[in-house]
Amino acid sequence: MKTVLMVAEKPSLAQSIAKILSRGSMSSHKGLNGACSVHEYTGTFDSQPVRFKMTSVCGHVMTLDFLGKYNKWDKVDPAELFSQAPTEKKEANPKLNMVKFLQVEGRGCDYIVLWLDCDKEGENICFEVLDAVLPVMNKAHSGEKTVFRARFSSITDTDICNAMARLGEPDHNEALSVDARQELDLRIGCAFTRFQTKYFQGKYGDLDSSLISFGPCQTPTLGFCVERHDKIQSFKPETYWVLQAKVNADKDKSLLLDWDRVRVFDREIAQMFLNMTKLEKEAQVEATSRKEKAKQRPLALNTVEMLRVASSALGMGPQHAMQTAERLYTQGYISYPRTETTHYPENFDLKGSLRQQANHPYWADTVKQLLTEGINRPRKGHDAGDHPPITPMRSATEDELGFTEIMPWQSVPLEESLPTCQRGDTFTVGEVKMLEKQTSPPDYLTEAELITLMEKHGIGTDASIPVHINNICQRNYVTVESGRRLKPTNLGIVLVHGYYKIDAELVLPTIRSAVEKQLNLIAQGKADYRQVLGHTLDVFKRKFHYFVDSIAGMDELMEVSFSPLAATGKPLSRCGKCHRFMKYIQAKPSRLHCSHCDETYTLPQNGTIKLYKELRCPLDDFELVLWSSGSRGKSYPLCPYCYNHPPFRDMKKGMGCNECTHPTCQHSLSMLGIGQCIECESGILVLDPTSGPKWKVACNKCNVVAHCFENAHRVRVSADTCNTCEAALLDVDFNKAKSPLPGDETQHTGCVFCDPVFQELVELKHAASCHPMHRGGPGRRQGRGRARGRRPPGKPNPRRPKDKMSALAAYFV
DNA sequence: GCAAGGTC
Repeated sequence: MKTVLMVAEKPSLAQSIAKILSRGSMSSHKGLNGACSVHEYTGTFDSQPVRFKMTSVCGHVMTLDFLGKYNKWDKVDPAELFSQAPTEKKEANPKLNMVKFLQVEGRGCDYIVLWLDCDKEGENICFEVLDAVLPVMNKAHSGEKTVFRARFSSITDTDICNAMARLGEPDHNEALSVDARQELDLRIGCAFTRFQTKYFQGKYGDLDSSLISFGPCQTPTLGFCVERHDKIQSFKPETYWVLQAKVNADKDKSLLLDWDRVRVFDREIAQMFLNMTKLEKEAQVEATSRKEKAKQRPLALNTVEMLRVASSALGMGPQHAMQTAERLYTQGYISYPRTETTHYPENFDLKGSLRQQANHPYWADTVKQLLTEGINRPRKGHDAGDHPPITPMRSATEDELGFTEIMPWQSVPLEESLPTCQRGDTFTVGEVKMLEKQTSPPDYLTEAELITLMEKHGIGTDASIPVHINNICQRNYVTVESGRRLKPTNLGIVLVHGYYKIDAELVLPTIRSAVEKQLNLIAQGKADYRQVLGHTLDVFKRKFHYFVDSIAGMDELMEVSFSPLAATGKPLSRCGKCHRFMKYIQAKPSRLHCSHCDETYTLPQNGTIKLYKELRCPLDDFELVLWSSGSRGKSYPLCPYCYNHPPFRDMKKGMGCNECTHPTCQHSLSMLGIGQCIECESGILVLDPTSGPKWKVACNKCNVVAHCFENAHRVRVSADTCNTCEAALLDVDFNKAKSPLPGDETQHTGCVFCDPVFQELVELKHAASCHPMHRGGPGRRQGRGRARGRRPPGKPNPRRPKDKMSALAAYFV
C-alpha cells in the first residue's frame, strides 16, 4: 500500500484536519522531537487504497543568516552586508530537529500533500518541507505527480474535504517573495543595527541600551510613540471661553445647560453672547428629542483585539498577554489564541460554550438567563479562514488560575437624568457664567492605540506585534508608564529625530508597505525575484551610505542628551598597556574604557564588577576584575584584555579566568578546575577562590554551583587527582573550633565526588540568578567521566567503577 | 550582539 505524507503548519491543525479527513478514526503518536504528532489512518487517494500520515511542522523550518564569519562585528564592514556577505539557511529551531523529524516520517512515502496555512509564509514553508522530505521519499514514475497543495479557508468539514478533493500545486512565486523579504530584512536590519550600535556605543557611555537596533517594523513602531511625544511637546495651549447657564428646573433642582456653540476662542465674542443672555430672565424649550443610546455588542476576539483589550482593560502588556493566553489554551480554558478571525461560523455551538459557564460564581445567573431567553447572534466580524474567535472553553475561577491582575471592567456611565419637558416649557434662568479654559495636550500613546496604528499601517503581524513592542521597550527606546502608556526615552527620541533629519523614510510607516508592494510583484509572478531583490537592496544600500555620511546630523542630537565615553564611569582597574586607570561604565552595555589608549573592553553583563585584589594577568599586565552575579550566585575573575582578545587558540571571546587554559597562572581553569560538571556537556566545575568562608565550586559553563566546606579557612586545589574518577583532589583546612572532621583533624585532602569524609560537606545548587527553566533539582546524571580541566573533557573514564553513578546520585541531593 | 516571520 502506498503512503501519503501530509504536513500542516502547526500541531493543532494537523490534529483537527486529520480528525476531519479520517472521520475520527485515526491512531496518533508523538514524533521524535516531542512537539509534533503523527496521525495515521487508511483511505483512498487517486482511486487507490493508501495509508495517510498527517503531521506538522512548527512554523518555519529554516531561518536565514549570514555565513559565520560575517557575524563578527569588528571584522566586517556593515556595508558589506548589502551584497558581498553570503547568506545561508539554517534550521530555525535546532532543538526541534525538524529536518530530521520530517525525513524520518517522510522516508518511503509516495505522495506529499502540503496543508500549510494559505498565506505567503505558508507557501514558503511548503518549499522548506519539500527541501527536507523529497530526497527521502520514493522516486516517482516518470510523469507522475507526487507533490500536492491543499488550499482551505477554514477548518470545517466541508472546506477541508473540498480542499482534499481539489488539490493543486504549491506556488513558487509566493514562496520566493518570502525569500526576498527574509533577505531584505536581514541585510538591511543588520547593516543599520551594527553601524548605529558601533558608532554610538563607541562614543557615548550612558546610552543604557546594549544594542541600538534598527528594523523595518520596530523603527516605525518607535516612530509612532515619538510622533505623539512631539505633539505633546509642541503643543501650545490656547485659551477659550464657554458660556454656562444654570436654570431652575422642577422643585429645587437646577439644571446646567451646554452652549450649542461649544466654545469660542475670542473673548469679546464670548462677552457679547454673555451680555445677550444676561438680559433674559427665562429660558424656553425650543424642541425636545430623544435618542436611544446603545453600546454595540463587542467584537469577537481575534489575537490583536485580545491584545488591545488585555492592555487597556487588564493592564497586561502584549507579550505577557500572549504568553498567558497560550497557557490558558494548553490548559483548555480558551480556544486557540492565534487567529485573525472575528466572525463566529454559522454552525458554531454558542450555546455549548455558554453552558460551560452556567455554574460560574460570578455570571451564572446571566448565563442561565441567556440560555433560557435565547441569545443574539454575535456581531458579524471578519472571517480570515484560520481559527474561530478566541472563546472561553471551560469555566474558571480566580483560585484555579491564580489570578493576580484583576481590574474592574469598563462600564457604561449612567446617563444623567433630565427633567421631562416639552416644547414651549419655560425655566427661569438662574445664573449665566463665562468660563475661561485652556486646550490641553494629548497624552502619550497607549499600548492599545499603538497596536491599532501598527495594524492600520501593516507594521508586523498579529504574531509579531507583541515582539516589536517588546523590542522597543527592551532596547530602552520607550518605557511603559501608568495606564500602559508608552513614553519614549531620550535615546528613542534622538534616534527618531535623527532619522527625520537624515532620511525620514527610515522611520515612516510607509517603509514597509513600499517594500511589500515590490514583494507582491514577485508573488504575482509579475516581476523577477532576483531583479526585485537586487533593486531594493540597491536602494537601501544607497540609503545606508547616505545615512553613514550624514550620521553627524544624528550625532549632534546625541551630544545634547548623552555624555562621551571619556566623561562617564568611575576609575576601576589599570590598563595593561599604559598602566593608567580605566573607567568602569555601568550603563548597558557595561564595559571598561581606557581614555588614554581610546580602547573599550566589554565585560560580562548582568552582574557586578569589582577590582580583584589588584592582581594582574601574567599575559598582558591588565588588572583582573571580579565578576559576580550576586551573593547567592557565582563569581569568577577575568582579565579585561583576554576577555575581548582570547589569548589561546582553544579559547573564545567572552571567557574569564575560569575558562582560561593558561598552564601555570594561579587563576586559570588549569589550576582551579576540579572535574566535569554533573549537568552540562562541556562545563567544568571550578573552585571559586573568593567564595570563602562559604566556599563554592561553580561550573564554568552552566549555572551549577556546589556549596561546600562551610567555615573552612582555606580550600586549595591539589595537584593530585582521584584514583577513582580523576577529579582533582581538594586540600581543605578548618579552624580547630569549627572543624567538622572526625577526631581533632583540621586538615583533609580528598576527592569532592568520592571521598566519604567530604560527603556531608558538599551540597549542589544552581546559581541564584539562573534561568527559571533550569531551577529545581539536578538534571540528568548519565554516565560520564569527570575528567579535570587540564585533560580534554568528555572522555569516559575507563577506571570508573560500575556503581559510580548511583553513588553520585545519592551524593548530590 | 543584529531583522522579521512562523510557532511550542
